[in-house]
Amino acid sequence: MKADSETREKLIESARKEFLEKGYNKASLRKICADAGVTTGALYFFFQDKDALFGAIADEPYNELIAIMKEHFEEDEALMEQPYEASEGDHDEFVEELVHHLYLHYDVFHMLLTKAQGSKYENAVDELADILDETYVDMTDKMGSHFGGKVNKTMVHWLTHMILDAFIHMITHEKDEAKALEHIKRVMNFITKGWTAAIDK
Amino acid sequence: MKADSETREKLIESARKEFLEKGYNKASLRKICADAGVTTGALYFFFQDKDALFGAIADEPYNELIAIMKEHFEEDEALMEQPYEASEGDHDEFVEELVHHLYLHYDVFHMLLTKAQGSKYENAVDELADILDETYVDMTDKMGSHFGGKVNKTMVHWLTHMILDAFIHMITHEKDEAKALEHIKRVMNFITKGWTAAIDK
Amino acid sequence: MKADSETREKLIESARKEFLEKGYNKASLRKICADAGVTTGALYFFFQDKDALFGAIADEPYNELIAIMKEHFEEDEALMEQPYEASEGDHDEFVEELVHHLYLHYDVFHMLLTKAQGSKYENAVDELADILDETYVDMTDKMGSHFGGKVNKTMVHWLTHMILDAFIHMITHEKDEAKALEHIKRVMNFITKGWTAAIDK
Amino acid sequence: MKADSETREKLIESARKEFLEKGYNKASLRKICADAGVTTGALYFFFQDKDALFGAIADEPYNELIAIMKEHFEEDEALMEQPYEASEGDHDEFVEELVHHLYLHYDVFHMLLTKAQGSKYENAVDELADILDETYVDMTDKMGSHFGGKVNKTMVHWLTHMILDAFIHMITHEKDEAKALEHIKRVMNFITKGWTAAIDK
DNA sequence: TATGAATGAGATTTCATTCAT
DNA sequence: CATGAATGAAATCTCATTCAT
Repeated sequence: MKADSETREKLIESARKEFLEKGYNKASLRKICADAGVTTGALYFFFQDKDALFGAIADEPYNELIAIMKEHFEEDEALMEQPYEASEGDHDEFVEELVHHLYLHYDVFHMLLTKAQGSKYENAVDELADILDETYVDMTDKMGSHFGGKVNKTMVHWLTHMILDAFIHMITHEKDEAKALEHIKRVMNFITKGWTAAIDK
Repeated sequence: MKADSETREKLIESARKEFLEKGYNKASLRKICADAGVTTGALYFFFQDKDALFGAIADEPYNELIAIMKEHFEEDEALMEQPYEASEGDHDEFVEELVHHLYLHYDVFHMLLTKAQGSKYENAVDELADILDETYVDMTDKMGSHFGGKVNKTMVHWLTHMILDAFIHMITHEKDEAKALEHIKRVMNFITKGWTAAIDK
Repeated sequence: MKADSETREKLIESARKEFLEKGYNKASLRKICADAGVTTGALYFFFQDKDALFGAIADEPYNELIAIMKEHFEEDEALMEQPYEASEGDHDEFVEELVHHLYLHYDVFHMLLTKAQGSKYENAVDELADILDETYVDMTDKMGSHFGGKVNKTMVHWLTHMILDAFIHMITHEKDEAKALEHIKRVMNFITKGWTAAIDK
Repeated sequence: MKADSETREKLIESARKEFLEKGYNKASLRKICADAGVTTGALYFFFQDKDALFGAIADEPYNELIAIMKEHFEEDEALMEQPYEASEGDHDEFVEELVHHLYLHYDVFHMLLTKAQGSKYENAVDELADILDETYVDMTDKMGSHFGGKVNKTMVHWLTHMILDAFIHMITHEKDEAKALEHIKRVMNFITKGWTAAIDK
C-alpha cells in the first residue's frame, strides 16, 4: 500500500479521466500531468511507466473482483452436494455482490473492459473467462449426474462467455446500479431457463 | 470495382496483416508500405488516408453483411403473419448464410469487430445493434399478441446484444466455419428456448 | 504562341483558380490536375514545372503591361519639351489604358501582385518599381530646370512607390473597373497636388 | 515575461533568421532546430506549434505597436478642439516614436509585414488598416466643419492605406533608421500637402 | 498526347521516457 | 519529492517531379 501523497492522488485522478476518455493507447501522459498540475518527472517518480499508472488505478478493484469470484466459487463447490434449488438464494446474493463491486468502481471497470487495449489489462476479459471456464467446467463435471451428462464442454465455454458478455454489456450500457442489477438478474434468469430448457430433453 | 493494381493488392495485403495484428490505431503505415515494398507516397496514391485504406479492406464485406441482414429482415416481416414455426427453416438458412459470409471474410470481420478503434468503423457494432434492435422491436410489437404482450423493449435490447455478442464471440474464438456454425446454432437454440421459457408463464 | 490544346486550357484555368485561392507556394499541382480532369503527367507534358505553369498564366499580361508602360514613357520623353500642361490629357489617357489592361486581366494581376511569393514573379513589384524609377529619375533630370532643381532622387523613389502602391491597393481592394478608375484618378490628382505643393516653395 | 532559457533563446534566434529568409510557410522547423542545435522535441517543449513560435517573436513588438498607436489616437481626439496647427509638433513626435519602435524591432516588423503569410499574423496589415481607418474616419467626421465637409470616406480609406503603405515601404526598402525617419517625414508632409491641396477648392 | 504509377524527401506534430538538479 | 528540459523515434501526410508505356 503506497503512501497517500497528494500528488499521487491528483495524478491518479486525472489519469482515470484521461484513460476513460481516450483509452489506454491514445491517452497522453503529458495531458495527465498537465491536468494534475505537475510535471512528467513527478509522474515517473511515482510510477514506473504508463502501464504501472494504469495498474495503480485498476489493480485493486480488479484483484478484489477476482477474490470475490474465487471465494464464491469455493463456496459453490462446497455446496455442490446439496440439492440444486438450495443454492439459488446464494446465487442471487452473489450477483448482487458482484454488481455492487462493479458499480462501486464503475469507471475503473468500464475502463478495464473497453479501454485497456495496449495495456497489461488488454486481455483481462479473457482472463476472467478462463477463471469462469475453469470453475464451470469443474462444476459441470461434478454436476454431470444431476443433468444426465448431456452437457459438453464447448457449450460451457459458450455459456461462460454469454454470461461474461452480459456483464460487460451491462457496464457499458447502464450507468445506474439499481437498473443494472434488475436487468442482469433478468438476463441470468433468462440464461438459466435457456440452460434448463436446452438440457431437459 | 477498382483496377487490380499489383501494388495496390500488396498494400492491402500488408495492411490487412498489420491492422489485424496491431489494431487500427497502432498499425503503422510506414510498416505497411515497407512490407509491401513501396514508399509511403505510393500508398497515398491509392488511398486518401489511413481510414480509406481500412475502408478498402472492410467496406465491401461490411456492406454486403448489412445487405444480407436487411434482405432477411424484410422477408421476415412478410412472414410475420404466418405461424411462428413455419419460419424456423428460414431462420436456420439465414444463420447459415450469415456465418458463411462472416467466415468468407474471416479476417475482415475479426478486424472490424475488435480492431477498428479509431477508424470510421469504430462504432460498427453499435450500428449493427441498431439495425437488429429496430427490427426486433418492430417484430416484437407485431408479435405481441402471439406472446401475450409480456415482452418489454429493454428485454429486446438485451436480447439483441446477446445475439450480437454471441456472433462476435464466435468470430473471435472459433476459426473453423463448420464448428462455428454448429455452435452458433446451438446458442441460437439456447436463446430461443430461454426466450420462450422466459415469456411463457 | 503555344497551340491551343483543350487540355492545356483546362489546366491553365484550374491553375488560375488554385493560385489565386492559395497562392503560389501553397497551390497544389495535384489539385490543379484533378480539377482539370487530367493527370499530373499531362501537366508536365505542357509545362516544364510549377513556375512555368504560373508563367503561362502571367507572362502575357505582364509583358503587355511592361510594353504599355514603356511605350508611354517613350512618348513622354518626346513630349518633354512641350509645356507641362499639354501632357495632362495624355496622362489621363495613359491611366485609363493602364487600368483597363489591369482589369482586363484582373485575376492575373491580383495573383501577380499578392500571390506570387515563391514563383519567378515574386519580385515583380520591384521590377515594375525599377522601370518606373528609371523613367521618373530620367524625367526629373530633364525637367530639373522646370522645377528649379529642387527635387532629389530619393523623393522620386518614394513617389514611384507611392504610385505603385496605389495601383496595387486599387487592385486588391476594388473589383469594379469603373470605380477603380475613378479612385485612382483622384489619388493621382492627390499625388500631383502634393508633389506640386511640395516643390513649390 | 518567460524565463530566459538558453535553448529557448537559441530557438527563437534561428527561427527569426529562418522566418525572415524563407517566410512563414516555407520556413522549416527542422532547420530551425538543427541550427539551434536541438531536436524538434525540444522546440515543442517551449512552443505549442509553429504559429506559437512565430508569435513568440512577433507578439510583444506588435502589441506594443498597437498600444503606441492607440495611445496617440486618444490624445489626438482630446486635441481635436484645438486649432489644427497646434498639433503639428505632436504629430512629428508621434511619427518619431513610431519609426523608432519599428526600427528597434526591425527584423520583426519586416517579417510581420512581408513574411507572415500562413501565420496568425497574415492579416496584420489589414488589422492595422482597420485601426487607422476607424480613427481617421472618426477624426474626419469631427473635423468636417474645419474643412468644409468636402471629404468623403472613400478618400479617407485611400489615405489610410497610402500612409500604411508608406510605412511598409519604408521598412522594406530602408534599413537605416535615421534615413527612414527623414524620408517618412517628407512623405507625411507630402501627403499633408496633397491632402490640403485636394480639399482646398 | 496523355496516363497511371511511384519516388523520395520533406513537412509538422506527438509521444513515452530520461535525467541532472 | 519534484522540476524543467531534452531526447529521439515515430507518427501521418503532402509535395513536385519523373518515367515507362
